[in-house]
Amino acid sequence: MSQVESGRVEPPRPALKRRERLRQSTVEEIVAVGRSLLREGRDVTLRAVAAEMGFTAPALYRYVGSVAALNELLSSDIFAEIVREMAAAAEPYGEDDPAAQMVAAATAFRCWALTHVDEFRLVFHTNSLSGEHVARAEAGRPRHPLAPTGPDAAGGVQLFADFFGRIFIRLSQRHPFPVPAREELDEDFVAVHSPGGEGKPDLAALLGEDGLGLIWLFELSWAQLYGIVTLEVFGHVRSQLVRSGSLFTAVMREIGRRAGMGADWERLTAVSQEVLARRA
Amino acid sequence: MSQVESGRVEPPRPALKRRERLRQSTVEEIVAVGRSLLREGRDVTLRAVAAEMGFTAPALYRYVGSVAALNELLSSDIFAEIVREMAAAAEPYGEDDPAAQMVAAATAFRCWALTHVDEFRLVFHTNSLSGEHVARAEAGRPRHPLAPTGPDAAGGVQLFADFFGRIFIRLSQRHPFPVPAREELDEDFVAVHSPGGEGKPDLAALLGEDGLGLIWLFELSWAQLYGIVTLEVFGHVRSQLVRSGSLFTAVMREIGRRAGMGADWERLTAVSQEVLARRA
DNA sequence: CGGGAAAGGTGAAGGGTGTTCACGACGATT
DNA sequence: AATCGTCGTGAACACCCTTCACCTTTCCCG
Repeated sequence: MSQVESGRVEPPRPALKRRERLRQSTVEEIVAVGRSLLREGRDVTLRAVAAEMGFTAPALYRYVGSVAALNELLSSDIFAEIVREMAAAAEPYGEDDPAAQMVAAATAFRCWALTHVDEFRLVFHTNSLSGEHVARAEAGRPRHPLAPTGPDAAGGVQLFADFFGRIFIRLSQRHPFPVPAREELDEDFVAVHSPGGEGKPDLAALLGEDGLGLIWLFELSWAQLYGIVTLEVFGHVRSQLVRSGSLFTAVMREIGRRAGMGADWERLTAVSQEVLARRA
Repeated sequence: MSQVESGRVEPPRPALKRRERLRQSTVEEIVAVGRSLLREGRDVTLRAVAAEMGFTAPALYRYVGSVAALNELLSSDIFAEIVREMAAAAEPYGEDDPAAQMVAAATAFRCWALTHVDEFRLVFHTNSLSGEHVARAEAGRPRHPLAPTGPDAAGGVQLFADFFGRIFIRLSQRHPFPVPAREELDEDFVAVHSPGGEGKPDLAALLGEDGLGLIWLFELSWAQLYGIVTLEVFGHVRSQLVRSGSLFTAVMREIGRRAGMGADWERLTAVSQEVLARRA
């Protein structure tokens, strides 16, 4: 806590920190302004952000590096907000009612998405969250000398997956439900989630015998939730009237049935509507 | 057919037609060039298209009106291609095997989407296919004097829905499967598809007693198909390895089970792989 | 057939965008 | 107090969409 008890030779001088802090807060303001522009439906352009903050476009390059990086920042911020929102919706039902938490979070997610179309698009409509695309784009380009080499911006969806994943695991522990056995699973899927694969093999091992099947069901559920929400948000479904929830409810019910929530679905429907009511 | 038997006073003179035809073919070339740019991953900009065709950007305004209109044109063209591709995949199985046709078409759709990401995004990632957004955008703007007032560009997804819908209806006629009764359906959904609603009420009536339930199942199926494909295409799923089909297969199986295809799913799996093989 | 009208193309221009760069101004470090 | 790094600026480049005045080519019709 103090400057003394640190064993390092470089005690964090408050003076040096000050610059650092100012810089940080400027970045935060940039993100905030960007989000506010997004919310108002205006284009998020470097010049617009700069103007809103009272200075000119090139100045932003001291903080951001490129418009792509700005989007990355915005994306992270938005992800954080979604997760925060979902957590708030799930919290009242307590850790020992994961089914209710799941339904509440999913409902909040859909609701947020429908009321924040532009933000949702920015986050989910950009393909390749893993930055492959970005890497390719920045490969040829000469790096801007001013570009900050921030180690952040990684993940983003990760927060998201983790949040749902945690609830899902608790759910399976409280009320175990049938999951496909390892032999039933697609071999490619098994390969990905095995030691040496890319997909958090530690997690699969940590979950024990049924780990793989559980992860499989989780991904399937996420696919369906994402699918229905995207469909509703981008309007590829018959207008706002159907958007009033029946499709979403049906998909949720199917997900819920698979995860053993079929029994008290009536109660869970009530939960979903509570979340909606609380938001309005 | 001839210039004489027409009761109108304006017989379509071949001379007058010539201009018309040249114009038409120029528009077609514009679309073709746009698509080729899209395929190559280059930005589809008016200048790029014009340059590719050997003239300058303003010239395009004699044909297109705006870059948004160009996108609309491209979108229609792409939709047509997707439907063509799906029809080709479904054709071999014959009209009297709608289950196979359905699976074949869905497989082809997914496959096309995965290999034409940019085109897919242009078509499906643009929200509000119904042009509400476009209308709003063009409301304030002063119409360009040169903008052609073409009556086309309407629909596009319509082709898509119709194609799948037809198969779906044939399917239900050949091997009827249980659909939700009118009383089980969400009231908003019923309202939309009733006379006076917006969603083709004639269709619902035409399908008879179970029409509403059938349409409902159709929309649910489409939602899930769209969802899984979008998820795979935009990469919000664990990398290309999982992209190798297991999630898609699982979703398809679920859709199939609901539509009474559970019995001979093994055969249908083979159909799906035939389609894939034929493409490769 | 020849003159007028329409269509189709051009260059210049206006208002955007992202991005780079040379230059000052200002605060912090020594 | 002198120096050095940080931050912001204005000018500039390259690209974008769009409009306009103009000019050429083509067509239509008297």
